[in-house]
Amino acid sequence: MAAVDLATHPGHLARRLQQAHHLLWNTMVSEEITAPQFAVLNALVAEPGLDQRTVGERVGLDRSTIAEVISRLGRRGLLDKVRDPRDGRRFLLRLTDEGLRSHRKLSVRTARMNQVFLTPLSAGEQTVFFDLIRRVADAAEELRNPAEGPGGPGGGLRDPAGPLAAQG
Amino acid sequence: MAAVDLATHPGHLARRLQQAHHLLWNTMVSEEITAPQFAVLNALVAEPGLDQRTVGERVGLDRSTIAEVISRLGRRGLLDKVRDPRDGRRFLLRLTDEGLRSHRKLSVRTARMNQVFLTPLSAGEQTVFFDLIRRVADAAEELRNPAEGPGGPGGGLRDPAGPLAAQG
DNA sequence: CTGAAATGGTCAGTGCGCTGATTAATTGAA
DNA sequence: TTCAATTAATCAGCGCACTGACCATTTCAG
Repeated sequence: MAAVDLATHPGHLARRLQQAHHLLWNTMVSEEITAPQFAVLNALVAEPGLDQRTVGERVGLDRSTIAEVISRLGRRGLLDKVRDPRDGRRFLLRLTDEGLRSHRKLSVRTARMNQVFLTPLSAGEQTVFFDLIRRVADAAEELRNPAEGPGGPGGGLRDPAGPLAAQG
Repeated sequence: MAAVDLATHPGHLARRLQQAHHLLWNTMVSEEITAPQFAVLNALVAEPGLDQRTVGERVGLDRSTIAEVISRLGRRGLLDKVRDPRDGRRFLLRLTDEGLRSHRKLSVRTARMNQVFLTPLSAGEQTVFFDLIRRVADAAEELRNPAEGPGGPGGGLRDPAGPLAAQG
């Protein structure tokens, strides 16, 4: 019996964490607007007139997924898409009045929800919680997306004989 | 500009963490077998002959999702489904030889991947990482699934005027 | 024994999330 | 200036994940 305890698998914990969040979101924030949709609204409040791809970058979604999310928000009348007159490939995105109202309302609820979600942790633990998750996620992203480190180009983790490649 | 910094939103961090994990999984473990599929294989190694619903409980997936995952694993010949002769509603699940081989191979790679994934954290931080995530996820699950606490039935967080309900 | 409730599974519908191929527009080098 | 490379968006295909409705079987109360 070579089975493993999933409770020691970070991937499994990450999935459970997201499920738990999704549950609480549906209960405390909205059953209509999802968390990724709210992230898009939020990005467009911060920077109106962004194009699709950039919004995706801001909220961490790839081009296909962001297209679907935006199309849903458009169908619900929360944002407008207009062709960029200076670059016919782009669509410029902007919240409608209803989109803005929606964002305001959801912001309040989201803040409340985050408080409840983090209730089991002390203030100090919450800080650590954010820090640890962010560090792990950042590191894994850089494995794929090697940034220019202090060692100049090629200083990332792109070692071709490194820990990647699944030929075990 | 009432926009919020997503980096302080646990839900957003949870999603990023899972994305990062997915990326590393594809690179270091398998592009064929997904992490949830591996979790199912693992559950059946630990307890052969489980039924579908119980497997879902073990790995944290609902009835619908577990049905699809199992159907895929069945199509690939990694497990068998047979009707429980003692209860015609159940299917009993059991790994095939190929399923067992697959699980053995993926176990090794998964262990390697977890190590890489957690590289940015010290040993002590890894313990804290697990602990904090588990506590947050457990607490959120109990909001929905109130367990019998030390205070007897009804001692959960089911307060009808409590922090839930999104009527903001 | 019989009919209602509980239980295990399936199906339809919605939404997130990724890759790879394709299309249309722009940019830039020969 | 013209054609190749790049870029923004779309589409097809796969897979996870949830809810709510539905069906078959089992269980249990009367």
